[in-house]
Amino acid sequence: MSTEKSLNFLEEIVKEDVTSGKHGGRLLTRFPPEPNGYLHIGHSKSICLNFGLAQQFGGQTNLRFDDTNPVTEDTEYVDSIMEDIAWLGFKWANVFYASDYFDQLYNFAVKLIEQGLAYVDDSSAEEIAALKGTPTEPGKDSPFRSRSIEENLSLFTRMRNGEFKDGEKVLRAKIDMASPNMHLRDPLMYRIKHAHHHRTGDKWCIYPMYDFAHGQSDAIENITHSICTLEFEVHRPLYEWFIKKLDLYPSRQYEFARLNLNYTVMSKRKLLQLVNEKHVTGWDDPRMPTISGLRRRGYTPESIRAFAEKVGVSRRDNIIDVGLLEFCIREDLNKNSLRAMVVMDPLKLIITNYEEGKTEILKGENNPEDEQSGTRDIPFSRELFIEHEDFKEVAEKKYFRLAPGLMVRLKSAYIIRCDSFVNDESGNIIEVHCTYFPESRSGSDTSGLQAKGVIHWVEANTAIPVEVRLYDRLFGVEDPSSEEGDFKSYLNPHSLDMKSKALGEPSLKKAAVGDKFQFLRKGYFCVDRDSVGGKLIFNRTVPLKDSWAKEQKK
RNA sequence: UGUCCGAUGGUGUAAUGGCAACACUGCAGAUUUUGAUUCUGCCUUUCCAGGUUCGAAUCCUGGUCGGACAACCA
Repeated sequence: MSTEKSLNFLEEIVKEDVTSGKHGGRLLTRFPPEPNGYLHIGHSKSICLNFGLAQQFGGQTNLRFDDTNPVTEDTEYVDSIMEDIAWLGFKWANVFYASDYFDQLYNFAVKLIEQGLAYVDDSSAEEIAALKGTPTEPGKDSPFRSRSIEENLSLFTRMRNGEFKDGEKVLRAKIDMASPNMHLRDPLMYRIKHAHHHRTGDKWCIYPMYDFAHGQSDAIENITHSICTLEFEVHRPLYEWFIKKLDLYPSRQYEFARLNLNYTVMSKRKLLQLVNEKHVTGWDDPRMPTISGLRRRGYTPESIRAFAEKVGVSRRDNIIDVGLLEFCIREDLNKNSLRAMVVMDPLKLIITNYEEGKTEILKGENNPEDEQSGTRDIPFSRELFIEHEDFKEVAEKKYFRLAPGLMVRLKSAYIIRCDSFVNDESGNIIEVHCTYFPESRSGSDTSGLQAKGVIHWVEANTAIPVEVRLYDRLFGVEDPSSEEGDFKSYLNPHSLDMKSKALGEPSLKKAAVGDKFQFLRKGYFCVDRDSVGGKLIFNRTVPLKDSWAKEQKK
């Protein structure tokens, strides 16, 4: 209806708050990852949302590491997270850590104890769970719930001083064991962990729980809009309870539906398993849905941002078709990548009427979508290699590639006609013989001939050997997590297909790690960092759409 | 037999009481020295039942279905 782009529900809330001057017109969001794994495509939605919203409405965004659990967290993850966010193109106003607030958080806890709103519980984890009730049954009070303020204060101090072992005591908020909201049934605030923290070292042996750290961290930073995923919705009453009892800045939490992609998994726990059990080569394996994996695969920040924009924001569960992600990267790379020719499965082709020993230099368009991109030199001679699948002994209907008697155009070169082919002892085709038409040279074609098909090729003497890694979806089913049994049993055994005998045109020699190309008729590829010792290795980012392959499947 | 949240084409997302639309996918065609790109057309949609209203995808009631919540994880 309207020509204006409609706003998603978060944009509407923020716009309303900013224009009404709710926080003095101020807007501050935050992105709060836990440094216990690498960021994935789902996080990129959250990143684009938090940073994008701030950008759009004149605010800022803090990066805050939610590092309240020293046993799972590591600086390796901190570094990768910062790298990924910067790579995506976003700038944070500040980098903070929840651990920056450990002293304040401790004082908040003391304050609640003094108000009679928190107590030290000697129960074991099992005992606490047993008294917690279930979502449909109320819980029961802990026998330690009515300790005096003085005793709680003393015990909590002793917890901090390291007088107790892990698990011996916890600090709990005193709220309501019968609350229909499980999170309000005297939630844990602090637990004892004699563990080394990646930032605070051995200063602490008690660490705040997420619920006791997150909301207050937002409040300490004066975050105006605390945006997170739907599973934290039931935490919001607790978040607000702490803010109210501690009289802190009233940050408000808003929840949106997390991104799900089909044919992959998105939980850090599962991704970590794939890494640890070597189903992939690492967090940045090009098949991983991690940001570092997508980067190595050849995805651009622009394409991921476009994807985040296209999937939209709402509060209902969703599973996005990975085809949309592929559309976004094709759209970007079609406009922006240089073209080159690479033959994956080489088949020798001899042009019998072409002078032996002669080489001529032809011109190839670098990018037909970009007039400024110019041309490159491509050598041509009597001996070439073409794609094995571009030749057939017997042409079927609608087939317009090479077959005896058929003509095709060699891209950027001449039209040729296939005259014969050579088999080896076992019947494999090892050579194709053709005649070329000298007047059909690309750009100055006066032959009047018409070839329906166009195929790519490389010149035999100048082609460079390259390795090409063809990737397919990591899993064979749309939603591995919802299938019976172990999700790993649904891994796609063909998710990586190595073409180690591929040949590339000589212009590729100067390609550097990360450079992106469209290999004509094949797909988009980028140079992998494994390229060493002069041999180039290319990752296939995504294949070109292939309506011929589709036709053949029918 | 709890609380909270949600339900619009195959997948997502709009429409904010007034003609259900956009993108992706799929199908058909045109163009093409990439069976790519581009362009054109087409298929397909408001969970159900009541109610309010001149008028309901939208508001109300009741159902149905789906999701979240019972870690000393975040």
